Amino acid sequence: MISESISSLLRAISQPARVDILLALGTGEACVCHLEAAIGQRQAYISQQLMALREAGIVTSRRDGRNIYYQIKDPSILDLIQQAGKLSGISESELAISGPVISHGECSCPKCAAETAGCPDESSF
Amino acid sequence: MISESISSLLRAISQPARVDILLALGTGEACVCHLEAAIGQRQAYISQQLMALREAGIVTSRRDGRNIYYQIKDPSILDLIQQAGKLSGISESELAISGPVISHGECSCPKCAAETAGCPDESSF
DNA sequence: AAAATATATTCTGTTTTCTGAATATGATAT
DNA sequence: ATATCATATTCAGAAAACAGAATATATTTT
Repeated sequence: MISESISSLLRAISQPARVDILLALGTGEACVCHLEAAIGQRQAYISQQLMALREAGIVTSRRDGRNIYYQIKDPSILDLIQQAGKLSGISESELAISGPVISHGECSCPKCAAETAGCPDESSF
Repeated sequence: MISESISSLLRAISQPARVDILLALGTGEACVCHLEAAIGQRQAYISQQLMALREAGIVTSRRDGRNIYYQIKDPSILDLIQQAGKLSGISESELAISGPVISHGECSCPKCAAETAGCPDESSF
């Protein structure tokens, strides 16, 4: 059924935490610890939501060392969210996609940054 | 909260019956009895879903005689659905928006058509 | 005013989803 | 091999959403 598959995709992102995660991922990729800091939720909770997004085929993950990096599979889902934002009266500026600007293999979240002490853009936190 | 309002909009349409209703409405307007025939669900059920859509601010209604005509408030929600369709691998042709072509005040659903016996486009059913 | 029609609302049991705690796994460092 | 770190999974109770039945309301017709 057509409407069934559409609604199940929508249901997969019809939850604040998952929208937050997708916006935080943006067009980049991020490890769970980054998301933990970015959206201010417990690790287990984020992991759960990531699992839901993974099962819905919305994100993919790759492992690098002990970190697992998540990424949005089809970025047009960000447009979908943006459009949903417009429809619910949110200005485009408010709805900035704050994709993590991570230069492959390193996470810029507070936790990771503390370990990689002295990295160039440390001040951006 | 931004993600809260986005997700609640999405949640409002994250249900097969509601997607069906919105696609059936399309850019036109339709009475409940039309929807009843169009998506093949009981009246009370459709009414319930319409209530949800109304509460979410997605559709508006106007009364004309004993019929109540529903209409999508902002048609760009159809684009949203279309995009969700694409994302879940549904071709555009499959996802035709079959908006009811109703020429103001009369309903072309089987029920209504039976009463307005002899109407021009009766054969289209 | 009574009957009929179109639609809305309320209630209730059932299923789904959320939330949080506890624990498990897999990788690296020591 | 042990410890530690990052992340995943499982489980259980609470909350929310659904689905269906029954019933109410508003409008028109008679």
